[in-house]
Amino acid sequence: MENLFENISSKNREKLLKMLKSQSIPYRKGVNILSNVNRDNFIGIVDEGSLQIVFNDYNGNSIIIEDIEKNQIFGNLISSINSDECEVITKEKTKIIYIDYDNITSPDVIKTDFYIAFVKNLIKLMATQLNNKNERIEILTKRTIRDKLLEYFRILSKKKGSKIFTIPFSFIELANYLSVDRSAMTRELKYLKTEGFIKVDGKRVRLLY
Amino acid sequence: MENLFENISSKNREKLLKMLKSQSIPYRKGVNILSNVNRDNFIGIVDEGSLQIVFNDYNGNSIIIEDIEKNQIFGNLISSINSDECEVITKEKTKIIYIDYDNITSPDVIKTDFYIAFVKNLIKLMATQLNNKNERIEILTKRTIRDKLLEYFRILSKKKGSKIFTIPFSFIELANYLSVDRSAMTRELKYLKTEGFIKVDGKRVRLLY
DNA sequence: AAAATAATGTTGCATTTGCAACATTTTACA
DNA sequence: TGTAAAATGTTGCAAATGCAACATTATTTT
Repeated sequence: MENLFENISSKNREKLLKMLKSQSIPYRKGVNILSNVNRDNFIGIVDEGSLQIVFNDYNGNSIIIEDIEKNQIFGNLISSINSDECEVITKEKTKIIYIDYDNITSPDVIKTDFYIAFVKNLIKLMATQLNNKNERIEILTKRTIRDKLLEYFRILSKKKGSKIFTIPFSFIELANYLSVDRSAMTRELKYLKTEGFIKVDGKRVRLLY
Repeated sequence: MENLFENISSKNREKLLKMLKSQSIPYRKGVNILSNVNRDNFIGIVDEGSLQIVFNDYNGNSIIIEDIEKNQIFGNLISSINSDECEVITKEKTKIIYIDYDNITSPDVIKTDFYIAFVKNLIKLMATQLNNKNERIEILTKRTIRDKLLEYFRILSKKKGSKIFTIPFSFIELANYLSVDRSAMTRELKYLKTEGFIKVDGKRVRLLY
C-alpha cells in the first residue's frame, strides 16, 4: 500500500519528520480530533488506526465524506476540512503525525536526497484520493439503488480482478456510502439475488453475469 | 485564479516548460483528445479553452466526472483517466500543454529556484480538485432534488458571500451535475419558488431564508 | 451463559422521481 | 431577418425510494 514514506529508509524517515517539525499525537476511539488541534496549514498522516471525515448538515444530518485508513493523509490544504462544518473522527485507537504544510518546501528539506521520493509520494497519495472520489461520484450519479449497487460491484470486481469479492463495509456503512436507505438497499439486493444477477453470502458477492 | 505557473515569471515559465519537455497541442471543439494521445504518465495543462472528463457506462450512459477549465490540470496520474472508460472532450477550441510526469522530479528541475513555487502550485491545484469533488459528493449524497438544489445553492451563496448569486451552468448542465432528471428539477425549482424559499430570474438566484 | 446491544432482514404505504411527450421561449446562424 | 436548433417549461403517470415499524439474527459485554 502507498504511503508518504515509500522508498525512504526509516532512518531518513526520522530525519525528514524532524525537519518537518512533525508531532505525533495518539487518540482514543470516537474522538473528534479537529476540536483539539487548531493548526493552520497541516498535513495529518494516519500512522496507526483510521479516521472518518464527516460533514455536518444544517439539518443535523451527517455525511461521511471520506474514510482515511492507515498511511493515508488528510489536511485542510490537501483535502477540504472547513472547521465549521467538518469533523474528523477516529474510528479506533489512532495515532496521527502532524506536519506543517509550509515546511514541506523548506530549503533544508528540498536539499535532501530523498525529497524527490517524498514529493512523488505526496502527489501519488493525493491522486489516489482523487481516484476514490471519482469512483464515488460515478456511483452516486447512478439514479437507482440497483445501478448504484451494480456500479459499486463492478468497481470492486475490477479491482479484485474477479467476479467474486468481499464488501469491505457493513451493510449500514454501504448504504451510507451509496447514500440510500438501508432497508431499500436490502430489498434491492434481494431482487438482484432472485433475478439471478448476483449471489451473496455474508459480505461475499459473486457476479453471475 | 490558481494556475501551475503562479509566482513564476514568464521567462522562467518558458525555461521550465523546456526542461519538462512540454508539448503544446491545439484542438478543435468537441474532440476526444485521449484518442490522439497515448502518453504514459502525463500532466495536461489547459492553456486555452476547456475540457470535460466523461465516463462512459456499459449501458451507453455518460457521466461528466469533471469540468476542467482554463489553467486547470488533468492527467492519468493526478486525476483518474482510464483510457478504456474515460473520454476527455474539448468543450471549445482548446490548447493543451503536455508535460511528462516523471520529468517534474528530474534533478535539473529540482535545482531551479522556482521549483518550490511549481510544486506548491501543483499541490494546490490538486487540492482544489479534491475540494470540488468533496462539494459534489456533499450534494450528490442528498436524497431529494430539493435538498440537492438547496445544498448546491448554499455552497454557491457561501462562495459568493451573498444570498444573491448566479448559476454558472445551463439548466441542462445543472441537472447533469446534480444527477437528476431535468424536468423534475424544473418542477422542484418551481415549488421552491412558490413556497417562497428562493427567487429565480434567469440564472440569477436569491435565497429568501 | 444470559442479557444487552448492534446488525440485518421484511413489508406496507406515501412521497418523490424519472420518463415521455409536448409547448414555449431563447439563441444561433445562414 | 427569418428559420432551424437548442434550451427551458409543463404535466400525467408508473416506478422507485424513503420512512416507519417491526422481526430476526449476530455480536459484544458483564
